[in-house]
Parts: sequence; structure tokens; C-alpha cells
Amino acid sequence: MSDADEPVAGGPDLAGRVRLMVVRLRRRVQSEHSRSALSGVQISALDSLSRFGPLTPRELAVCERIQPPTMTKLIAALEFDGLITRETHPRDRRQLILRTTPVGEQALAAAVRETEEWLGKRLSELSEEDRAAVMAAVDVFNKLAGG
Amino acid sequence: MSDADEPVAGGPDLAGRVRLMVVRLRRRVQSEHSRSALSGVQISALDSLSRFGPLTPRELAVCERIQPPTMTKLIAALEFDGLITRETHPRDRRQLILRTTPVGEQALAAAVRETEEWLGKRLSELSEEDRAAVMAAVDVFNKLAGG
DNA sequence: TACCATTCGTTCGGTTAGCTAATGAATTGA
DNA sequence: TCAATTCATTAGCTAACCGAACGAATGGTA
Repeated sequence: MSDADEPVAGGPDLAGRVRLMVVRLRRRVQSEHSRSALSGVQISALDSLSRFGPLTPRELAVCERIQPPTMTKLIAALEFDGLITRETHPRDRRQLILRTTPVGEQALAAAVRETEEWLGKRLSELSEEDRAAVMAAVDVFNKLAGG
Repeated sequence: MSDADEPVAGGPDLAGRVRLMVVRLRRRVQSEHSRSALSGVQISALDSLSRFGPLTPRELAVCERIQPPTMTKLIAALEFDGLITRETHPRDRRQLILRTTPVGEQALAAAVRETEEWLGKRLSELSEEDRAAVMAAVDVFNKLAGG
């Protein structure tokens, strides 16, 4: 087991390289993003809500790894735009039940399409090998982000 | 060539999944980051400056894909902490020459070590296969961010 | 040599996305 | 019944961006 002796996991400074990647990739994604549409954070929250069914603000905050006050603002914006609804919890009146609306689902789909337009284009310009690497890694990085 | 017929590059909604990944991974990295040290943005800029030699603010801004006003603030903070120096350009007095200081290099190295401590740990907890996927993808994502 | 367009870094003001601390309402448990 | 807890929220803060506008410096041209 010669590779068990390695002081760092996965080659020289993998962690540092991942860190730089995160900062730069997010800046690129941010800058390429159309101003008119949903923000990345909104898309992420809406996606989680759509995927994991009705949730309370707390649950969604945990899921998105943000703090409750941040979630409050996010919810207010999404509700203002009619993308989600806010009902009071039937058994616990402290809590709320958040649901995506049809409009919200449409907006989410539109955001996905818009992302596909520029990011998908850039991905399609990669070599077959590079694209395979991206595909293989995206879920690993999500695991890394969400574990 | 059955996979040549795919309407989107790299499976269903790869772009959307990458986008969500970016938002969530960056939030995770941000939240795990120790307050006292350099910020991710500072590390990124310092790394570029260290790697690509003395640069003008404009060159560094292009390299980091941020706008000049943002770079001005970034430079001011780094200079205030003694991590870089600012000399006037010998031939063009409008421009500046930015250099990392030994202190800056040390701080960069320390930041890398600190990142290694938590992110490296998490990376080492991945399966061999997952870690290989990360290694293969990190440069592809950097290419995606910087092209 | 005088002017004009361009480029550079900077200042100003605004936005977005996060945080902590504190608060009031509701629930739960002793 | 009452104390502890939990929930969402408010208030106030910071980091990290942006665009518009500006003065200083440069370079080309008449």
C-alpha cells in the first residue's frame, strides 16, 4: 500500500486547487448570469423545494445550509414573486409550510433552460473526455457540499 | 454512435446540475472558512499574483475576472496587511506594479495549509473512485471558469 | 506644440448574499 | 402552571461584487 503513506489525499494540494476552483467558477457563473432572471441562490432554494416537497423554512434552511434569517429574506422574495406559497402549519402555528406554485415551477424550468443556453454551450465545447470528467464529478462535489 | 444523438451535452441537464453544484459548494466552502484568515477572494488573487509574477491591477483583474473597482479594494486590503506591494510603473505613471511580499507568500502558504486541514480531510474521506473523479475534474472546471 | 481620444486606477453609490444577536409567539415538559 | 425550548422574524452588520463618473497620464495627430 504505497499510496496509503501519502500525507495529502489525491495528489499535491488537491484541497487548495478545489478551493480556488470554487471561488473562480462561482464568479464566472455569477457574471454570466442574466440579471433579469432568478438568482443562483433562488434557483437553488426553489429546486430543493420542488424536489423535496413541501418544507418548513427551517428544513429548507438546513437543506440549503443557510441560516434562518437568510432563509426568511429568501422566502419573502420568492413569495413576493409568486413562486412559492406560505401556509401556517396545521399542528404548530410557529411553523410555515412552503410550497412551489405552478408559476414557480415554470420559473424554475425557465431558469434551467436559460442556464442550459450558455453553460450547456460551454460544456458542449469541451472535449468528450473533459465532459465525462465533469459528469463524473458533479455528484461527488454535491456530496462534498452537502455532507 | 447512439450518444451522438443526445440533444444536450453530457446527459440530462448537466448544466443545471453544475450550476446548483457551484452555488452549494461555494456556500459550503465559505461557511467552513475560518474568519481570521484570508478570504477566498484574497487567496485567489494572491495565488494568481504569486503564480504569474508582478502584474498591474488591470492585468490581475482580467486574470481574476473581476472589475477594476473591485480590484482596487482588494489591492488596498492586501497592501494594508502587507501581503503585496504597490510600485508605480517605471514607464507609465498611470499604472502600478503589484508584487507579493514574503509575508504575502507566507500567508498564502498558511491559507493553503488551513484549507488542507478541513477540505483535505473531507476529500480523504471520499472513496478512491470519488477522489479520482474530483482530481480529474478540478482542472476542467478551472478551464471552464477561465476560458 | 496644442489638442483630443484613450487608458489607468480610483471614488462613489448600490446590490446581493450571507452572518449574529435579539425578539415575540407558540409549543412542550416537568 | 411555568420554565425551557423552538420557530420565524427583525435589525444591523459584513463581504463581494457591480456600473457610472472622474482625474491623471499617455499617445497620436494636426
